[in-house]
Amino acid sequence: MTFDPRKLPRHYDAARREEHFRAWWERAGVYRYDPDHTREQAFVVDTPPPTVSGSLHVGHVFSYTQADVVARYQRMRGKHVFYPMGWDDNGLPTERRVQNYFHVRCEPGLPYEPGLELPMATAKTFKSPPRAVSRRNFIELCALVTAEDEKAFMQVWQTIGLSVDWHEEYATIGEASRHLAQYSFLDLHRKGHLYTAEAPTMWDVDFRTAVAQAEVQDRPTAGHYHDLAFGVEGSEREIIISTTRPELLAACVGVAAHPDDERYRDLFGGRAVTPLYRARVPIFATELADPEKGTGILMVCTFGDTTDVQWWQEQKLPLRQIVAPNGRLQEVTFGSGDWDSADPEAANRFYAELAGKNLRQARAAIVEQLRRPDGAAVGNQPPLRGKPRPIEHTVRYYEQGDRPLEFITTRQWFVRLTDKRQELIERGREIQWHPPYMLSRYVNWTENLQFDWCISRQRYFGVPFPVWYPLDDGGAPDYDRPLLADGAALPVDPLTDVPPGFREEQRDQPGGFTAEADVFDTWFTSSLTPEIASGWVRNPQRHRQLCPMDVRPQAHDIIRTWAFYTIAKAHLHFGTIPWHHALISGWILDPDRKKMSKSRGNTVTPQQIIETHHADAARYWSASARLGVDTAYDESVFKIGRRLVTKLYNAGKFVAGMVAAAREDWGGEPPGVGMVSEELDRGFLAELRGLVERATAAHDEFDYATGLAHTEAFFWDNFTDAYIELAKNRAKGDGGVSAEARASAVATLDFALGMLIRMFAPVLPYITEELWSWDYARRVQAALNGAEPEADGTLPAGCSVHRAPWPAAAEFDAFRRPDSDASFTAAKASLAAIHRHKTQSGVSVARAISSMRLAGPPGAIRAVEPVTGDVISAVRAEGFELVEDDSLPDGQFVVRDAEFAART
RNA sequence: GGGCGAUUAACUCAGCGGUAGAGUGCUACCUUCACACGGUAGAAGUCACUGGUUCGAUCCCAGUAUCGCCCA
Repeated sequence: MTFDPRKLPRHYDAARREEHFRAWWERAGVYRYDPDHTREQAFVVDTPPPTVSGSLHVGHVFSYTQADVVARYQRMRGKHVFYPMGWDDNGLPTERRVQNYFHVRCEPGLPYEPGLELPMATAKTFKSPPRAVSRRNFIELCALVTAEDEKAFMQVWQTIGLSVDWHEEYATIGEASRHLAQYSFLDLHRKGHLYTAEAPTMWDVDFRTAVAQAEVQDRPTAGHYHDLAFGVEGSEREIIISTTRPELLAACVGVAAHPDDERYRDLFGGRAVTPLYRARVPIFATELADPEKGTGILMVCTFGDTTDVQWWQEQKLPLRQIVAPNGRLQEVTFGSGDWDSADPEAANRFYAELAGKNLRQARAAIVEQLRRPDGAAVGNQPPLRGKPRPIEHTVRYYEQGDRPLEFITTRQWFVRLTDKRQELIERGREIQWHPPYMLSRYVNWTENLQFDWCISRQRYFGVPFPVWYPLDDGGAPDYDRPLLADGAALPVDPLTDVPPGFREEQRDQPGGFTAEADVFDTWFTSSLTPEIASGWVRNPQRHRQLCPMDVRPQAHDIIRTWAFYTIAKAHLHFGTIPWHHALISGWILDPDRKKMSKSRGNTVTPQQIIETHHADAARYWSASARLGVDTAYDESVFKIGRRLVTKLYNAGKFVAGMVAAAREDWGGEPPGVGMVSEELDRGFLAELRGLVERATAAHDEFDYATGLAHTEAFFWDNFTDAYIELAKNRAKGDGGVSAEARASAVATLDFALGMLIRMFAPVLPYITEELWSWDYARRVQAALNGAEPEADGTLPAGCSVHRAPWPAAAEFDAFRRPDSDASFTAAKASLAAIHRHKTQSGVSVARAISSMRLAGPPGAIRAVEPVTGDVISAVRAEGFELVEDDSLPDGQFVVRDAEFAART
């Protein structure tokens, strides 16, 4: 079966052909991971598992394509590429989506309803309260929705042409992930990196869960300074304290100022008296107080912010927790326990008006109380002085939350990290970051780590802790002696599984056990993507073969989360780095240079792009941006990509036509490197060799953008605009050229196009596969022993351009160097000069010339002499003379005395 | 307040111690035989600003401004 280029369609139908090749790649297994390799022969990618409940936008296409270009290059370099795909489906975003999708609410106490099927919520159903479902039903609904979301993501990835091996797919809520996350917990516990404690933890009052530092977002928020008069014990003196949170007054456990602050120096060591509650609290000095801020003296509450936590610990202050996990003020009794008051009766009277209110209501109520003279700590002036002054300050929010975070003391599990900052920074330095300055983001974050990693989440859809607690005879849990699951039994669900040595009947019975109801922070699982993909515990041999991995591609916004936690996990489990290179992609910004986000309504979906521009053009756009650089979204870049695809198709069609015609004349023989003899061809190939060296060097540094830029520039300037124009008539055998000269041109065209196709392949997998499939793939197939096409003509995977070797400089060893290094450049410059002259004369570049003289400096004339025949042929000159002219600058040709032939 | 990055043509971006680059857009011309989903050419810049180093700075250094991100 021979290939007939004349039957090729006039225009490349990208949509149809992309679909065709996508199906073939999958069917033939072009991207299947071949595990038969040493570690050195592998190239291992730790792919970011996208949050499937989130929406896909162009930024995803951008960064995932960049990683794919790297993977494709390595595959062509002969590496066994391990390129899995994961889905991050556990966690809050999914819960939230499911709640809205079905308009449900999880009620853990409810019994499981087998076979529960719910319709998608409508505007109508939203008018009634959400349907309550059991935890198990809720999780089933989550699984249902994520399965659907994963399909949508997978379709986009396949369309865009990610060379992922879809047999290596995983989900962070999947069985293997749950197994490994729980195993990770047991391993960290065994190594002493875990502890559980009742400690002040950042808490979202709406989601009613603890959150970690990495999930906190500072947001500028409007607030008010309230000036409150505190008393000083044993004197009539007043201290005015400015606070943005008067509602926390009942939680005040101390007063602090800077040690050098003359205004308050004499008070240190004494006690202040709070208004309303008349609690006597210590006054102490701290370097952390800012004399410039407010009145320079502040109240310490349990807890308003991080520094409160720090002072509370340092000064061993009592705990007065007034904010309950639901964000309302809880009942407390002044005059009992740690609740000091000089006048408990009045204190309790004031507080009773606040108890049960949410923080916002409590603030309004307490401000009213503070306006009453009977609330004064000393004297009979109202404690609130002046009007509250509006200010704008930054307040901590959970990144998904709507109300500020509170510090609430609850029992949580933590991974001890704050004592390992230096080790973790050292690990970060062992990794090569691309671009290098991204390391400082990591170091910056790690240095500023304030808390150990809180990994407990009081949520439903997640990986459960493999933990139970024994109950004493009174039915109280003993948190200090947790019952851990047996490693061989993982994954477990402590709500239905029983700890070793216990029976189900003992659940929640005195002397029995109770389950840990929390689930892991999703990052606790996501930080194990290398280990989930490698199969760490279940397949240690494969794990050793793949880890540490080669690259972690990701965006810069999750350096503090995904990158940080992954590095921490590898450090704690193995004492190694998780990967050798971190490839940090930039963001896509909207044309106003703002981050694209759903809430701004400025997102563009990948589907829109692919439908309009097709995959190769979208990939071109992604690959033309360097790593780490934020790029403004600009449709015109897609057009450039599409133009390149078109040009490749047309050039490919031309070369295929030349090759096919020649092969017919040669009895079917393909062109070979031994046929190259002409000076122009050898000069051009010498240039091409330079390109291969430059592009390879760039790709070796993960600088695919530079590799592409070099290849693209060469393709337009040297190949299509110059070499093809100069050699086309010779390749056709026109004008009585010798068979050798023709063969030389055909072989050069064939060889060069084959190289360019391969160099474009990582970026433009579809159009390159198209061109490759016409003739090159068949020659590969002929060379593959016994590999026959399938009945439907499908070629084996090895015939794909994506399995072809990346061009090597050594491939040029078959060619003799050109006699002059300048001959190709001179031919190119001559052609440009004559084209310029034609254009400026207002005639078509196709117009024949009856006579002309080409003037140039002597060096250029000497260089162009051996290739004049090709120049004359390309410009259709009948009479042609070379003229030396010393006055012309280096390498510059000028057309003189041109006479155009009559139009035919 | 600390850290990191950016600032180059109307736009999107390369570049680099030695005459300032590409593409898009714009303008003109060209039906060409691989390509009108195209080609050839042209116009277009105080390389943010101020100093310094240097024979020479868009590039290196210091500072300023603006923008963005991270952190407090």
